[in-house]
Amino acid sequence: MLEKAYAPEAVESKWIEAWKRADLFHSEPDPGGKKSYTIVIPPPNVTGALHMGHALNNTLQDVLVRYHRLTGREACWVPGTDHGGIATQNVMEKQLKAEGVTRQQLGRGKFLDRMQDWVRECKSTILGQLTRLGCGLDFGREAFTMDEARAKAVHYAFKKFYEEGLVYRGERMVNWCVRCGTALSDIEVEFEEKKGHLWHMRYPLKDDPKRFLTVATTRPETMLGDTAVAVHPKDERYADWVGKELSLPLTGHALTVVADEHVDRAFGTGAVKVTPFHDPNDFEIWQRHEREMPAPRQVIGLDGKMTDEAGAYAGLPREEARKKIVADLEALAGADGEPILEKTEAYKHSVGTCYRCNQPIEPLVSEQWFMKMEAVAEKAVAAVDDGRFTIYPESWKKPYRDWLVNIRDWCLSRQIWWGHRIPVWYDADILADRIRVSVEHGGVVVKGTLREALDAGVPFETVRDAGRYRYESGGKAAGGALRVGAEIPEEGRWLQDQDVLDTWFSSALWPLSVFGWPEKTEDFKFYYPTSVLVTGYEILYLWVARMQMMGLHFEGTVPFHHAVMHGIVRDKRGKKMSKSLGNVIDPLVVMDKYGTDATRFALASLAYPGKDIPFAEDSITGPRNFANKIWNLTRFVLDYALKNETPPAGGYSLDSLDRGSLELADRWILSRYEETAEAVRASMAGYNIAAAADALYGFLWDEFCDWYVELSKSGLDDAARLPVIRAILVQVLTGSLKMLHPFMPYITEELYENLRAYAGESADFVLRAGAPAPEGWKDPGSVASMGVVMDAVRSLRALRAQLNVPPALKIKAFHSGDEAELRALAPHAGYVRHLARLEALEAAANGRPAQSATAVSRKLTFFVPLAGVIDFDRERTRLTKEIARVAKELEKCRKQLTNASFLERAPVDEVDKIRARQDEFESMHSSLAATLESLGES
RNA sequence: GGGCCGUUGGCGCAGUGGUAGCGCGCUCCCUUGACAUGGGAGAGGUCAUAGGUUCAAAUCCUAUACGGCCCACCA
Repeated sequence: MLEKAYAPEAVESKWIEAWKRADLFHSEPDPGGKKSYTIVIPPPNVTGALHMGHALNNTLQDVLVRYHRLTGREACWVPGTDHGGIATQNVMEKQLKAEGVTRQQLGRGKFLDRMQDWVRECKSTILGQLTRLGCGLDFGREAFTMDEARAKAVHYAFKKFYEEGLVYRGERMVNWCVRCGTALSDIEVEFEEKKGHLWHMRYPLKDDPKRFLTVATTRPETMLGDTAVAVHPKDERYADWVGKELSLPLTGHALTVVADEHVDRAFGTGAVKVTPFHDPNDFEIWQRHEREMPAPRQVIGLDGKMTDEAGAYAGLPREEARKKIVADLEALAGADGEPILEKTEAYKHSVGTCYRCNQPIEPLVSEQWFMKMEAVAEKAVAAVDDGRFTIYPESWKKPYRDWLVNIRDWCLSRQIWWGHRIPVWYDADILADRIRVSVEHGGVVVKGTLREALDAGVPFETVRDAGRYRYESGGKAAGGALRVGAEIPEEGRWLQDQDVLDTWFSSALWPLSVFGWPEKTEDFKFYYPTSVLVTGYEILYLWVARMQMMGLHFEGTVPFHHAVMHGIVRDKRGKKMSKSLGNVIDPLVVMDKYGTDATRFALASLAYPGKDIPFAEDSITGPRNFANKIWNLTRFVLDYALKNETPPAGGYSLDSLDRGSLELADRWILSRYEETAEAVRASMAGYNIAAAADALYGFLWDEFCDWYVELSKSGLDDAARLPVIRAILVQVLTGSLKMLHPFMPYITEELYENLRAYAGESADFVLRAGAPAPEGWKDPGSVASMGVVMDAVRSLRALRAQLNVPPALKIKAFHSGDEAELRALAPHAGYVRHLARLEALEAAANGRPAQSATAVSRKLTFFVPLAGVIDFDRERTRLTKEIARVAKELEKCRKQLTNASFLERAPVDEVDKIRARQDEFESMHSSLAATLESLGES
């Protein structure tokens, strides 16, 4: 016996255990057998617990995996986690800060040990949460982006790229995050509109200090590094200034006026200051005009403080320096006695910020590892163009393609400790003068070149282990000075690059590396390329594009055929969930309160392709109620229809039924069941998971429960009907539960266990039972006929409700109207009696009985004698309103049918449809009008 | 500056050419023998605006307005 209400907790833990014991989600390569269906999880970062976005992402994947397993594919869903680079290191640094320690104080080795502990803890939290969410992951395949197997793939890829000349080291302008202390790639910078100021400054001409060139800046602190002022080559206003020397206010540094196409003549004065080392565009201008201007100066350091080059401002944090410089400028007058600071405007502009810590990015020149992307990106463009790779929904294709076409080189190195250390070793003997170290030896910190450190007696091992050295090439590395890809070079004094790789580099290899690549393992051969990747659109470029490029470059195949991009889980008002807004919903809390199945169903049914998901607690009450609904539906079938009798051998099967002798309702529900299955299949094939969920919800609740189950009740005492009803209830319910299983795995598993013997099945799990076989039988006529019955019932119920007939009061009804429709309805009069709670339904032999109300439905009229109950004023109002409605519809039909071009050009079917509709409305209208008239007389 | 998406009842959303739907909320009635996490009946929308195509437009086209996102990046 099932409980009266569905209580998720016990059911969930029961099946979590059972699935685990049976290793239900395990997959083995089955070459030549079942076709693989593979998904690799977007590995969550080991930064903490999972949020609603993860719940959505993994629900969608689990729906797909379970669905395809049900349909007979060898489904494999690979679990894993991502080391998460900067994000994770930041989490640890916060922890350390709370303890009053910095990572530098701890040292690289100990810091990494701490990280490993944290990772272990975090992984188990995450995997536990995924388990709780019901995810059918093949847990034996758990991977981590920084474990040994993945490291192998990373080293292989890096080395290969290096050998192919795609990976190189160079000194370039990069996006530097002062807070995180590392370079970032271009896509890791987020631009935010911020309110700031535009300061207009006058730079005097050196030979004639009373003449000025006015330039504007949003970052006055960079002026200390100015080496030029640029004007447009065709700008006549400044034609005679080009080549002249200016003098930088505050410091007196010399600047040259250069002509460069980049300058927008229409902006401001048309003259722009040039700070080569602190602005990407200025850097480019410098490269084009290097010979024409003084040597660039780096005035802001990697620590965000002004360098020694900043003279009087050295040592100040950049923000402080800005304030001081503005103040100093304000106090400064030119040779003409007018202020140097011409004006200050409020100005809105976009500021690049770090996607991990949200602090302003500092463009700085630094030496980093880069990857050339153009050739690799071309392969990805080709794959999306020729259909080897498809993005769902398709609207993401264009942005994806555009990004690839305009791709720029990828800055691979990060100046953090947590990550895959770059697999490059430098020959210390050769580069001793260019490797700078900062190493503690005998309580003294030795700073200088490696040679100096070795001369001072610091053992080489100490330098290597300390890991705080820096290779400064100042140009190209000499041949033989560096080795790539080897774990530990076999001889010599080798120092590994101190930087780590962008976390996305190992992520990019994920679909390859989880199957043992670069080895051509059995797993790899069977599961790769994977079927589909499901992820949020916010990492389309960061991750999806890069995986495509890696897969295509190394294996010549796409790593996944389809990518499903889902939206972001937001709050009900469309705001992104964030701790600072306090609108975060914790999936665990929700699952505890409403059940996992309800949570999953809510997410799945809200996830229309490509749309963000507005989510609030009340999004889950519907699905929670739905779970309870199917629970009680099953309870009805078991306790009332089957009376908990011992199941017959083979169960109640549909095969034993003679389709020809089925009643209308039977044929109708079987047809609708079949149509629902078709709708689910179609929706799933197009990754419209929400639509599939909707179809099941509507079928089970609005059709099966509200109509078929209600009708079945009257047949349960009929010995002839009982076996038929039982078979249909059991089979339609069991099949529906199977279809629902990918969405609500726990409750369907529990209910299936209770039903399976009656269904003639013995599988221990739904997934092993397989999808319901298509009936291949439908009776479209039954759907139409059932519509007539349903409308009749609805009209009678409406009459009862609107005239306040007590629900318990059994009433009599007489029908009249169109002969053909009456004949059609006659065999199903019992349905109407039952559902409209009539004690009798008879022909109205003598027209409208006195003291009766009237219900019309299509071409049928029902008279309900209600002497003593009826309120005729109320009835008149009701009829008048109904007549008005019908008249309006009738008018619409008339209009169309008197429209010559409609009759001429519309398809015949359409015209016939309108004619039939007109017929119906005419019949309703005359019947209603007649009743109203006779009421008026009485 | 370029691109994409959206604008449908109070709220959140489906619906891609033929009588406007769903969930929540709201009103009224009902402890009817699965379920009150339920049942029944309702109210509520000129489908952002203006043109156009078509026999027929929420649906296709064009423009506009508003909202959101992405990319580029503006000194």
